[in-house]
Amino acid sequence: MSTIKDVAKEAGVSVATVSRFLNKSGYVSENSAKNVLDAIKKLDYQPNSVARALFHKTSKMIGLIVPDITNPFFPELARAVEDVSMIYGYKVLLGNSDGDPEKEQNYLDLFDQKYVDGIIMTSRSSKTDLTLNTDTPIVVLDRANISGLPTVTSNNYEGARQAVELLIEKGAMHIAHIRGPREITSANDRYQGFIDEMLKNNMDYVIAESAFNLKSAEEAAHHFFDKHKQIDAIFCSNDTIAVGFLKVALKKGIQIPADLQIIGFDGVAFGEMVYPELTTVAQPIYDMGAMASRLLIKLIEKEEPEQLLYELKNSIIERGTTRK
Amino acid sequence: MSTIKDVAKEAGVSVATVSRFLNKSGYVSENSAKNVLDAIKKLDYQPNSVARALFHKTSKMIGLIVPDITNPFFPELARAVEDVSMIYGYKVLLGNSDGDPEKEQNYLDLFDQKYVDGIIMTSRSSKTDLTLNTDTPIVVLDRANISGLPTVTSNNYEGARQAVELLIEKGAMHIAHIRGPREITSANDRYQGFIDEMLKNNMDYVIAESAFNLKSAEEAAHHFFDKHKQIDAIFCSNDTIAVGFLKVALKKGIQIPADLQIIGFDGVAFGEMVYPELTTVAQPIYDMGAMASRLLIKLIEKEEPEQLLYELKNSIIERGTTRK
DNA sequence: TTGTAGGCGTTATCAG
DNA sequence: CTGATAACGCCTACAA
Repeated sequence: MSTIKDVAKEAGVSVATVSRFLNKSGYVSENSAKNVLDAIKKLDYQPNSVARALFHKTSKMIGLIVPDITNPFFPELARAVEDVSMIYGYKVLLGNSDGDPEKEQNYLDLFDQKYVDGIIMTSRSSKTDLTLNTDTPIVVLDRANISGLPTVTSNNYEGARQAVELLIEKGAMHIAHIRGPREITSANDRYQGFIDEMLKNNMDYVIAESAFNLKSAEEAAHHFFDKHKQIDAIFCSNDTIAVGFLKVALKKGIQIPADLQIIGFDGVAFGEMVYPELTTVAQPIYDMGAMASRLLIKLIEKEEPEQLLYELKNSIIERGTTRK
Repeated sequence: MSTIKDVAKEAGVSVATVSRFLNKSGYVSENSAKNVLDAIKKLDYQPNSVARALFHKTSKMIGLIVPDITNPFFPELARAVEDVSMIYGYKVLLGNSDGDPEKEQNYLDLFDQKYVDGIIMTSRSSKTDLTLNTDTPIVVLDRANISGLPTVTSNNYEGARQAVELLIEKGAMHIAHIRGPREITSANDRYQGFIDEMLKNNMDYVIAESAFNLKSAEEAAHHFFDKHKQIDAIFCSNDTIAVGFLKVALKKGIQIPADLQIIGFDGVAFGEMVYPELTTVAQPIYDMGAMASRLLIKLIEKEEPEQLLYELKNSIIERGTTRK
């Protein structure tokens, strides 16, 4: 790896000239410019971004904290973050927190030491016992605007409401909701949206609960179907739960969507892999990631963003688990 | 953010002493140690890892290049890489290449500028027109040992063979293979394993082809089922293809596994989400990622690794798309 | 238009 | 046991 000194020597100028050339700052004669350029090419010089970072206290990196990249919601988010970050010249440092505040703090500290220019953190829990370095901008994804931090979410409440509307429109008479964990903000919002819309329609409902993973969902489903025979539609707090219920229903020979309609939430890819394909309230996952990045980059570059809270709209995707 | 100087001043010693204390290099008196420690706590000092990186030409970061984190195979890999890297004190920089050599090169350069200590690249294509910085160790994942680089893969050939064995054992008479793209090494190995085992058993076979995505698989499946009525078992080059075929078969009312058995390859999570659950040749994805990290870290730390090529074993997971 | 020099935060060397 | 100091590679006054 050659350094700016090598280039300077090769080009017969000083490092200052090379630096000016590189950064288009200050004057450099046509002749010098040519020499420098030649030298750069000849030596295959690439400026060392660590040295740059040290000087500028800025690294052109953004830190991304997700609970678990293995959870199907997050890869798409991460991809979006990386795509738009890249466009603006930022690299992304990834961290999995497992939703553990300690690990989150850990990454926050790590990121600071690395001079990351900004942080996107997508924590689904609502705990906020973190000490934040106030001069590194942070945007929060997929969680309510609790801490006053810039936030990007989707309207979970409204999405849930619409799910119920759809089910009713499709003729559902006895609707159940399988809610997600109580620590998860979005699960609570969806729950509330469900309740309110059911109440508005004067309908009785059944509530069950499941964690956001398949095993838990299947267990819940077995219990559920043993107990509730009359239910003809289920709104699940996310797609994983929905798929778990779908599987168990299928196994029990329940006709989907004739006897039982199911609608999930999230719009992750595997919704299309099951049969019948899962109807769902799709979050604009990629857009949320992209939006978060753009917002963060504005913050980093001290532009005034229009808003500090973006609540994107969800859209219902009707597929095979609800009636035509 | 306070620096080592602040700490030194606060503790009434020189930066050298602080540094020695921090790195446990050289002597520092009990008394000084105490003062330094107090100062560190008081100022909440954290050593700046950028400055460290500049000095050491080493960043405690490893770069990870995947084709697309959105592809269900890679999150688990990435997670493994991050988990074990973290244990050894390495952070991970993520890049999506889309299998594009240009983007791969791009990240390689980027990573070098950042002084990453090592790189894990998982490219499924077999192209090798990359210029590599020879003093940054690289380990290659999920691709044949083409370029003489340290590599971690699974035995695709053997896995494919076993898939065929299983199908035959389960009574399959007319077996088809849906092969993956020709540029993808592992797809070719699986294809070859299939062919050889079929030949060994003197069985005729049918070959079709599909890209590794659901849309392509479903199209291929429609064509396939229209043409081939007598096929009673299909070995698909990966799980995505398998799920595509499963969906279309279900839609056509084909009984699975009674009339048609299906086996996939990879062992990704959504294999358990479909119903019937997908039988598959499971790669030890997490282990592969973990192994790659450990190998890389050995390389980084100049330990002599036992081997430069790790070929992990696949294992068949019998689920619902093959007979009992 | 160009070069010199000091500094970003850390570490290692070398006297003391 | 401790403290100056040079160096890592780059950038920006400032002087020329």
